[in-house]
Amino acid sequence: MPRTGPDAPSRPFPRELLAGDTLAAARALLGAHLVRDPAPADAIRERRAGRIVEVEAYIGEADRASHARFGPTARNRVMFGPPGIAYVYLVYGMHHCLNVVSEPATRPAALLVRAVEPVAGVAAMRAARAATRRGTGTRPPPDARLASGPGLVCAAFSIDRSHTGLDLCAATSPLRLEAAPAGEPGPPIVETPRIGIDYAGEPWTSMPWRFLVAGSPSVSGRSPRATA
DNA sequence: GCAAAGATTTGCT
DNA sequence: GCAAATCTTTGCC
Repeated sequence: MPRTGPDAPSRPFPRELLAGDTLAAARALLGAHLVRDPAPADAIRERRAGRIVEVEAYIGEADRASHARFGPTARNRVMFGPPGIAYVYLVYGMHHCLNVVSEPATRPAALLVRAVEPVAGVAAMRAARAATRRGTGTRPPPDARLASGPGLVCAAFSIDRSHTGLDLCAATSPLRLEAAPAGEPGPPIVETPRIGIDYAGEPWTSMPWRFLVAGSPSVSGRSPRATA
């Protein structure tokens, strides 16, 4: 069995890296892979995988930007549970967003997966994007832009609220996280304030809790600026 | 029971 | 640069 390449053995993402400090977990998640096995209902039956290049941290009930600010509710209850679990919600009535629950069950926290760089299953991603109501727009995006935003990640990977509660650290889950390929160095990381949370007010709007892989062509944004 | 807002994306001006 | 699309969740009466 080769140690690198498409047939390299994959390792589930270690749950212990999500069980502690969420900011450390955010940095650890960059470079890891999001993987979805093919399903019978897929238009194109192939495995989809992408390298996580952008995440945001939402930490504790005091964080006025976090869904946990309401306390436990029917929607956010998994945030108050164990780490490694998927929390998917619908935003603006049309886009789904994928979160990975972090920290022990005693503290509500999660990491929003904001962008991934496609690694495998690009055709299936395109088909999934095209199947959404708004499709892929008037022009097909380049491969690197197929999942370059939180709503786009879920569209490209066919993720919706039914995935909430799924264990992303289990090797048997159809949707899961896998550790970065063996030998791959940790990516250069840029930290910025979070996006789209002006409603939260200070100090939350200024907390540098958005983490990006520097220079990735797949980070969110209309015209991502190269961080040379 | 109803009103308001939202962890976004796209297209048009 | 701005507004529309679209519907669930939360907050208040």
